Amino acid sequence: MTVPEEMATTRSGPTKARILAAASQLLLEQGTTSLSVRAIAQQAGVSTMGIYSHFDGKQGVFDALYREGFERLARALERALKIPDPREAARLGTQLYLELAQDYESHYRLMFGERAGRFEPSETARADALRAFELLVQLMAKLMPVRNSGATHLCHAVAFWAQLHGYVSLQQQMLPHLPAQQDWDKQVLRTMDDMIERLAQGDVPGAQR
Amino acid sequence: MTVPEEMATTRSGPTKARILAAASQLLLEQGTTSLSVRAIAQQAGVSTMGIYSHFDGKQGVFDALYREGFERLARALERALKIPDPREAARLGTQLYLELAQDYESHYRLMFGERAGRFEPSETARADALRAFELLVQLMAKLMPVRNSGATHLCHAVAFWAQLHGYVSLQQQMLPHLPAQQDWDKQVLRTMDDMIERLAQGDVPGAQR
DNA sequence: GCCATGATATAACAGTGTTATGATCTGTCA
DNA sequence: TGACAGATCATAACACTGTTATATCATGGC
Repeated sequence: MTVPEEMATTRSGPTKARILAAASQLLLEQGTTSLSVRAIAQQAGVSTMGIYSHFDGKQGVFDALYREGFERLARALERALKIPDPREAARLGTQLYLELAQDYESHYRLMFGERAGRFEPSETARADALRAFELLVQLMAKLMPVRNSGATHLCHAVAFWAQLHGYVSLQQQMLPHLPAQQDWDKQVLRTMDDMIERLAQGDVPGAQR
Repeated sequence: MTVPEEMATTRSGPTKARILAAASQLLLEQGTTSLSVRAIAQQAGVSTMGIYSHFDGKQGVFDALYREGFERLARALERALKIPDPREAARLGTQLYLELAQDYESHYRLMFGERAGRFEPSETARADALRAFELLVQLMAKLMPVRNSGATHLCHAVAFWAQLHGYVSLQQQMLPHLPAQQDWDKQVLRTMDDMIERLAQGDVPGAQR
């Protein structure tokens, strides 16, 4: 029905980008709960209806922000994959992941759970998420002995992701309520380092039968 | 629309419990997004104002559900702590944690992030959460060599929790979008088993400097 | 020139949490 | 028993939310 390429030259292109930028900024500053259609429209200098002309309502904007977050994550993992040394690559990937989760906390929460309102990512958005995950699998595969199967890579990528995401999630939501945790970031990096070392040495006892 | 006889004896006591039960049921069936004040009131056979008489509005109801979830978790961990063998205790704790996350998914999501609307747990609610966490620390302390410090116990309890919560969180939110993961539960239990074994053997390389 | 199409603005609708206001009922005390 | 105090009730209103409808306006193509 709509052909974005042709409209991009006229005027809807920039305004669409401006709406997205406004939404992203509001999301960064005030979180998902304060992100209303009217607020986005006002911030972008557009009528409320503009959100429905250029996007598919709030769903569409959330979808774009969701994709934006996963594209950022994919770029970070690609950057890590360029490092030749597998352990260094995995470490950089971990570090960039943590930085992204910290700098774009609201985006991160939109990506992982917290489906604000009734938001569900679209098919294409989920494809972006999947692509980021595949890059993580590559990062893990690089780390492990070559004779391991793809299924093994996938298992350990999920375990690695779960550990990392678990830390981020707990930090974002429970950390202020927990007994004083000094050097949280250091502990996370140390734990992930240990995990990387174990994977590199193939020391995963009952991992694959 | 008069109130029936049976509940007229002592008004505020049972009705408060009935509201909470109705909210909990609606949360289980329809999730946080469909949990409106009017829906709770209707389900409980109470006027909308009843939510504000017996609770402090929606915040209060969410707070009660939050506490309910963490009390359930604490009971599960207490049950696990009764097992004499440390490894078996940790394994049972893991299993009960996973069951709770599955059977009360919406409660779990309310407890960990997804602060629906502008919900923030109260002081007492956070105390309940902290108590559940302390039981987890006990479960970990039981597992580890006695000469380790309390700080070490805490670090590993957090790492354990992060791994477990990470799995649950990914399962709840990303699993349907990931490439086919057969035997997810089995993988989780295996990973946690490995972690338990490492902790029991004191095999935590760079964990404490 | 004109018309058609898309973006705009305004308003309205249904829903949300919350507050205000009397009316009704309960328990207590004189 | 009778009456007052306080809690609980129903109803309505307010300020929001996302969304839809409608009418005005500007622009591009013939």
